[in-house]
Amino acid sequence: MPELPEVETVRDGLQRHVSGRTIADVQVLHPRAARRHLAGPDDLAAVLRGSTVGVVRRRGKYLWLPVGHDALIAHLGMSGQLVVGDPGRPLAPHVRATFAFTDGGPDLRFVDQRTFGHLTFAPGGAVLPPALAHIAPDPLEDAFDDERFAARLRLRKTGIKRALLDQSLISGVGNIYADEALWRARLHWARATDGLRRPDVTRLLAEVRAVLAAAIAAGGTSFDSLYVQVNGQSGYFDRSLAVYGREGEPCPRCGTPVRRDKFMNRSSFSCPRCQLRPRRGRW
DNA sequence: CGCAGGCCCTGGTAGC
DNA sequence: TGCTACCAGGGCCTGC
Repeated sequence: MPELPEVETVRDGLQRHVSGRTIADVQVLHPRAARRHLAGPDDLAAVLRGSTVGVVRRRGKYLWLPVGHDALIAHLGMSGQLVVGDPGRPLAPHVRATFAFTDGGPDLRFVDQRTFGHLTFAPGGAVLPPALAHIAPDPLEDAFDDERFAARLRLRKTGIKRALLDQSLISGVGNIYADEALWRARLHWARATDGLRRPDVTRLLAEVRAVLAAAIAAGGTSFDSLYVQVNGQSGYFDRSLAVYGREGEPCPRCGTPVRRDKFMNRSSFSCPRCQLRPRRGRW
């Protein structure tokens, strides 16, 4: 699933293959792809036509392609892909939008099986789209403030994993990297945020950054064909996962079988020995 | 206002 | 074999 490392890998690919090129035509093939663009798919295509893509940017799991003072926002949701290729290739299933360029070179296609992803136009959004103002800086940005994060965490009345997944508190972390960072920091997902000590928070942030950086270096995590880079290739960080998706397999640190809990209508993987369940946890 | 839960969506798979 | 139920889960929205 695309979390920060996967989105960053896509951003890098777009920067190398799309930045500096001028959009000749946009086809929106599925209305859900443009559902956040209130003026509709035709308007989205119209405002982008003739625009030249600037330096591709990212905050958390959001991407945006600056066009003049404005921007095209893209979110991959659960299964979104942005792939670049020969314009003559056949249209794959689940292609939701296509972008052709004036140079006649490789085109850009937005593919999204589960349609949780979307594209929208952000007027005046070249630097930071106003629609993303509620998204907190991600922990790899200079703008991320560790002290502020620790202070806000202390005020929360919830569990640490729920807080890690809250994009208004810290962005870019999804279910996979939340589980991996918590395992690395030896923290149980239900630990109360207001009960964490500052060293716990410092350690957790360090592990969040470490696991995100390692995953970026590996080109992201791919369990199946649902996440690919812009060239269609898979990342290989799934080989480095310690607990996520590994129920019953030995914890790489102590050998105890990894357990799976139901949480927030999804799964949480942890080591029952390295990550002791708190007596008074929150979730 | 903070927090928790529902909903959106599709394809693969487990189970009967 | 063919059906149903369930699973993956990010972010917006609603309601308590």
